[in-house]
Amino acid sequence: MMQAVKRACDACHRRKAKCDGVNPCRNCGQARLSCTYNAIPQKKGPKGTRANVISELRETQRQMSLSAKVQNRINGGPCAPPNPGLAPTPGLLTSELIKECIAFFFDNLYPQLPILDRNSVEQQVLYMEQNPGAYCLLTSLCAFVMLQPGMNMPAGDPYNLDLFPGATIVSSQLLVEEAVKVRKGYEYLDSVSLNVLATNFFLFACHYGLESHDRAWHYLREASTMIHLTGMHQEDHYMKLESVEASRRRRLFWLVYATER
DNA sequence: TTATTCGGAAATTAAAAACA
DNA sequence: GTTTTTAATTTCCGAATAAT
Repeated sequence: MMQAVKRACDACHRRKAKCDGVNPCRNCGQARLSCTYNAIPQKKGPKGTRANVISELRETQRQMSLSAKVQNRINGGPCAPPNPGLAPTPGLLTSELIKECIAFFFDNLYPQLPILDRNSVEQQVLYMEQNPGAYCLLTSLCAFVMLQPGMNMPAGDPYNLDLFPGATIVSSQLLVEEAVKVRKGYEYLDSVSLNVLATNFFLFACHYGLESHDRAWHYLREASTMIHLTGMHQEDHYMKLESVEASRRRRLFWLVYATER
């Protein structure tokens, strides 16, 4: 940009036009206006105590974090969601939390639940903000992992929540609520993917672990119904799939089937 | 085609915070 | 004390719109 003049005349200021700063200026001359410099400039810079937009944003983000929500709930504080819509809550599912939960799942739980592919899950982390299916899967997966014995609050928790024995359970509850909320915001029944079925299974397992048996069976039955509607109980369903996807679906089918019995 | 308007990017400035 | 960070304000580019 060309060097700005120290002060634009009143008319140029009003017209948002470049002023040459002399009196009369070129614009006023051309427009046959009287060129004045009467406006009193405002004082620039922060007012009073340092204005703190960034600090407010930081505080808001901090309050959005899972640890802060857990702390609030443990203290019996207000837990009205600051984001009442059905969009993902910004800052709730941190990359640190996801990383630790994925690692825990594949290190400890995968042998019993070989329904996910690690590469695929890690890929989905990259675009979960744009893809509600991926977001719900990761949220419910984290909720499930947080309920497991041996799993602790994620690193970077500023509230020392490890000292509260129930913190992981509260975290799991909050994550389940988040997954269910975001799910309401999109038509997950339109395309019954592996993500959708796995999300159902994790929601089932979380509710079961949280002693909410009716809801748990609801999610399992829903998964079972989706499996039947998509024909996953018939062998030819797997013909048109590539082998990795087919084997994951087969395992998921048998897992849901066996759990229901 | 020319003139005018105006959204908003970039520059400028100054107060507060951080640092030595 | 000086430097850095932050935010309020100003200038004016350039796209959209209106007038001729």
